[in-house]
Order: sequence, then C-alpha cells, then structure tokens
Amino acid sequence: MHDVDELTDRLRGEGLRVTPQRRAVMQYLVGNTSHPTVEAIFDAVRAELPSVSLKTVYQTVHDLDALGEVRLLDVGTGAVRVDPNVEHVHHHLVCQRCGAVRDVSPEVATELPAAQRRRFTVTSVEVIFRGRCDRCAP
Amino acid sequence: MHDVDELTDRLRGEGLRVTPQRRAVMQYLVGNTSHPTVEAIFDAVRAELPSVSLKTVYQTVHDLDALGEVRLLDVGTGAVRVDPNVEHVHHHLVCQRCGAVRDVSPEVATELPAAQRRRFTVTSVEVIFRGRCDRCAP
DNA sequence: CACCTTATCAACAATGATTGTCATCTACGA
DNA sequence: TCGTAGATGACAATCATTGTTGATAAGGTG
Repeated sequence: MHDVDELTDRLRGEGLRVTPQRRAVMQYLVGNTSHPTVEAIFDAVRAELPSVSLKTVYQTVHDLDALGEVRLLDVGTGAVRVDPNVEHVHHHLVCQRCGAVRDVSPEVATELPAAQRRRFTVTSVEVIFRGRCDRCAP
Repeated sequence: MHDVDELTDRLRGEGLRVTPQRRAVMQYLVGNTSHPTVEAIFDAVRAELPSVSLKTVYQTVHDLDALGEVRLLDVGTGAVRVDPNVEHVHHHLVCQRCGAVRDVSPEVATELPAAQRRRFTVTSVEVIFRGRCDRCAP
C-alpha cells in the first residue's frame, strides 16, 4: 500500500474524508507484515484514540480494500486478515495452531522449496481461483 | 469419500454410531459435486427427516471431516462448504457473484488453461499453505 | 476564514454462521 | 434383551461482522 500522504490523496480523490481515526488505521498498516485481524488493528489504534469504535476500523479497512490498497484475506481462522502488501504477488502460510500468517513467494506454485519446508510443515495446500463463472460473466 | 456402507464401518470403527440422521447426511454427500453448505445439506436431509436439527448435520459433517472422508472448505463466501471429493487433489473455482464452487485439476498450478478460461474469468488466485509454523511444530 | 454539505463517528442493536448445554433418546456391543 | 456411551433436538450463547441513528466534523466553496 502507499504511504499515509498518498492514501490521504486517494481517499479524498474518491470523495472520502480523512479523519484522525482513518489516519491512525493507515499509519498502523503501512509496512505491517503481521496480517492483523480487524480486532488487532482496533486494539492498536485504541492505544492512541481510546474512543474509536470497531465499526470505524471495519469501515476504513473496507474503503482501503475498495481502493485496492489492502487485501482482505479469509484464511479460515475465524476473522478476516488485512494484508497491506498488494504490490508483490505472494501466497500465504497459515499456521493451524497459532493462526499466524506469513508471506511466501509465488514462484513455488503449489510446493514449498526445501528452505521454507524447514521452517513450516505443510499439511495441505488450498488454491482458490476467484472470479466469474460463465453464467455470471459480465 | 467412500460409500455409505463403508462410511458406516469407518464410523463404528471409531466408536461412533450410525443413526438415520447420519445415514441421510452421508447419502446426500456421496457423489455430490455441488460443494453444499451445511445449511443446504440440512435442507436436503430435512425433506426425509423433518425433525433433524442443524446441529446434528454440523456434528456429522465434522465427524466425517475428522475421518478424512470430506474436506471443509472456507472459500470466503460466508458459510463453510463440504467437499466429498477427497480422493483426487484439486483446486477450486469460486464465483464471486453467485458463490458457486467448482473443481479444477491441479495440473494447472496457478494459471487456468485456455479451455477453462473460456468458462470462468479469473480475477484473483489465492494459494494458502496450511500446517505448522516452526514455533508450533509437533 | 467562516459556512455548509455530507461523510464519518460512536454507541448500540441486529444479523448470520457456528458452537455450547443438557435432558432425553437410541444404537449396538455384551 | 439390556446397559451405556454416544447422538439427538431444542434452545441459548458466541463470535465476527454489519445495520441504524443522531451527533460531529472534514474540507470544498464562496
């Protein structure tokens, strides 16, 4: 995703407003590689703005998603994860015990290279193609 | 997944019991390629056993998942999908408008062949490796 | 720079998918 | 046939997420 200043411009360009709450959410997400849940972002932002509501964070995150500045991942761990890394195509490693999400290079199609295998034991690979079926095609 | 008779044996082998409700759920799933939601299975089973509860269907589906007889897919369409095709490795096409889920051969790693592209417009590919991270390793 | 429109805010209620509780029932091995 | 552990169904509860609404404030305009 872009930096906060550029995000500010992009939001205004869409007729959206940039509030302290939104700025705090964006600030937290820039460069963040932890794939936080909305709840986690909420907690972090609340440290500075004790009165923010969870709804506001959801709203902001959805707006950023609509702008293509973040990607919302549903990796099956219950809550959606927010991924600010939209510049580089990549896949995800999801730990089924702790729920941690890490990035992987997409060069490896559906098999992890030895180096990665030492740090992550894969039990299943899920490949999902999203789009439009023939009946729903534009 | 196996046929109802074999599933019956497998369940009993695990100390689980085979009830009319469970038999109806299994019957509905054998050979089913529609990736039904639990709710859809519930509706189908209710046609024969009007008193079944949704909880019972969830229970049965989870037991079958634990036996490896079905796979539970969270493709981000809200509800979990049940996939009885565990014999053949395959990927999934998810229509973002109607939510329909179809199977794809895994030969194509992360790109669809021309033939498939004519019947499905891919807008994004998601690859998720599930397993254990180094900290959670067995 | 003050104004005014309109998006955003916070609080709260509501939804949808899924799971927990528990008293009753029943599958099935002995 | 019987006894018991597992399964059932009715219901409440949970979790993530979204809808509602009156009040507030961002920021383009004059």
